[in-house]
Amino acid sequence: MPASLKDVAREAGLSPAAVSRHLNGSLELPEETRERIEAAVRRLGYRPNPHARRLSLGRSDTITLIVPDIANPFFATLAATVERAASERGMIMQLHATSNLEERELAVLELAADNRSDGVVFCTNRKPGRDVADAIGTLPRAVIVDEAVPGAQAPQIFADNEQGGYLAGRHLARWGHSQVAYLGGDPALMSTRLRAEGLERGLREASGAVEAAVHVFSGRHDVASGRALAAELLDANGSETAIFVGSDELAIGVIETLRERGIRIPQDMSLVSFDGARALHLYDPPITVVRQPARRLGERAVELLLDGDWDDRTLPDLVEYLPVELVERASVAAPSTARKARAENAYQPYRGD
Amino acid sequence: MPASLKDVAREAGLSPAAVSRHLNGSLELPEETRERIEAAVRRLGYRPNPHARRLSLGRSDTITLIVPDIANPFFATLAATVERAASERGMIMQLHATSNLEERELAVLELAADNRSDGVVFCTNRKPGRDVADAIGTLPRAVIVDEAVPGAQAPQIFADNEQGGYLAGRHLARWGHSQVAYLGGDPALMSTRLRAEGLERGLREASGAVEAAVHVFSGRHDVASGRALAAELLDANGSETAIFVGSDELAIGVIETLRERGIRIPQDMSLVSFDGARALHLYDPPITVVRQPARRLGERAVELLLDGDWDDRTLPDLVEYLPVELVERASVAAPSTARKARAENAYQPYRGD
DNA sequence: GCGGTTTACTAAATTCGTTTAGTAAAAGCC
DNA sequence: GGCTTTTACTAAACGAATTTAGTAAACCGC
Repeated sequence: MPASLKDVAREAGLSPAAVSRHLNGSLELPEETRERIEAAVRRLGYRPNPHARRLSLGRSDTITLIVPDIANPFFATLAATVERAASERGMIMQLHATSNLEERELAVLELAADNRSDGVVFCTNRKPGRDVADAIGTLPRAVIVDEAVPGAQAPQIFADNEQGGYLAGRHLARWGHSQVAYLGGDPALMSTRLRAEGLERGLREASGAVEAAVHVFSGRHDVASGRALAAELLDANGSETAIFVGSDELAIGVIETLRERGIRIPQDMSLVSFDGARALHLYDPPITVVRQPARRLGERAVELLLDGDWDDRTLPDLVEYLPVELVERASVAAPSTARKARAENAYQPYRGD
Repeated sequence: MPASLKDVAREAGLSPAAVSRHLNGSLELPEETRERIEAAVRRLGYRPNPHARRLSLGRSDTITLIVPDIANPFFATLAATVERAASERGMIMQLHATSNLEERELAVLELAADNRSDGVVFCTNRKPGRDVADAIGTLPRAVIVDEAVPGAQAPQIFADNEQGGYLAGRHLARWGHSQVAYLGGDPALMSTRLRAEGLERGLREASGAVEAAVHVFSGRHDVASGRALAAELLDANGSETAIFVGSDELAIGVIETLRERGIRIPQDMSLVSFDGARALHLYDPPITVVRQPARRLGERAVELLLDGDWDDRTLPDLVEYLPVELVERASVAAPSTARKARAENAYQPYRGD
């Protein structure tokens, strides 16, 4: 139904080639002819068929974003910036959720390859296997964001996880904490390892202690896992006086569980989150957080994808760490009474919401 | 580089037509031939080129979601459900943000048309003009979600805004409020009108009063607007004792501003939000909310798009209201001391975060 | 007025899968 | 054995734009 190039050509009394080349700027035409083409385009309301273009050109003017969960505010923020960067360049964003399933990750990477996507931004919260790394490496242009994919031939852009852990650790140590739990994703994940290491370094440096105790609890990055890990931590009855959580999603589950058990933040347990995509400043108490540069991660990924020098053989080895920032709020306090209070409150469930 | 149908056909010693038809199930072939095809497909790792399919078939196996802002948790949740519903049916989701700009809305609708999108889900927070309504009406399959587009020939799916307003109004009236402000989007918007009406009805019915005072303040659905509207309301020095906000985004700005001015929730001002995509139960205080069925809206939209009877001429007139739910928390209290407290606190800015 | 260059285009191939209309050969039937 | 039917396919058109290799005509220089 819509007008095709051929229709425009007929209307203008020219060949389709001339019209195409003029429209793409690969042919200089005299004023009069140009006007004939433009008039025909206007008269017929011609718009090029993108499927025909894509078939012919072998590219799709599309960027593909792959994330575990779209509703997660961190990834939603990432999606918003990727979409904006893409649309500014006249490209479309396709968005896929993997639910952190390897099977879905592979399927979606394959789709991106089939679709000749002009750029793939890949995020996962799992430790992906060889298959995924290979699938990413095979893509002509892919950038890994947020979590490492070991062995993948693609540039990687992360928040500075070690520094984030360090900032949290230093902050906690200054308040007198030395026994801190890290609740995060899979222990094999780069983010888990780096944050725990940074946490330990911060704790050590700020306290002057030789060793700092960091107990790592591992799950997934969602609310349910936050609840489960908090329960696990609490039931273990350890000596932790502070929790460092790997994402706002986890933090929600942790806060819920602490409340249910009548454990007050920060009096009985201090809490620092790593993420900051949510409005943690309005929480009760306002939650101290190591803020990830979600927007910058997205922008940088698209920048690299579309403006990077992909002929440069060293590009796939690129690793960038974007700076994080500690936002101090009210969820950290001195640990003095923590254990005692916790013991006292143990069987007095919180009566609030 | 990747194998094409032709390659497979050559490898199997057949014509491309035979292979295509076998792969699509439109040709019965003897066992032996079938196996030859399948072996060739496996050997070459053949995957059909989606651009060629789309050009040939004139459809894209794509559903297009258009929202004002992807990072807004309500739309992010919607996007997550649309993506899931789409991918379950083997389709891809394209996601576009309009920033509530008519120009972007039109551009993106045009893109969806050009791309022969198999279904468009359109959301806006503006009152769109004729152009947008026409652009939507021209699409073969489009569903409008969340906010009405007057005059558009397309089925529309909403949260039950009037009922939501009613629930909020009744709740507030039962706590003794009669002067309530509604802070929301454009007053010409269906949602604004219906919620304000419902609010008034709830206030009236529950209080037995003949008239209830609902003062409407209008802006956009974002944090900045929440701050501005709250300031406007407060500076007007009216007699409102409660605020009903049209979205969690607005609520954030409102809470921030109330805090800055030392106005306590709920002692000095009660607050009810309409949305519930955010973790309002962890806020200080936990915020009472009329919860929108974000997931159901998305699922229903895709359902209609892909399983609806689009030959039915009455489909574009379909309007559905999905049920909302009042979640009572701690941000509503009796208004008794509100005005007095507010006057007292007027020049004692909040000293927290 | 002839060779060379420039201008203004165009024919036809290419991208790849789908589909319609059909054909050659085998099988079935009397 | 000849006619019809079935089986097992295939040729060619189609979707719509891009692009390479080219041509016809005009113009230039001498």
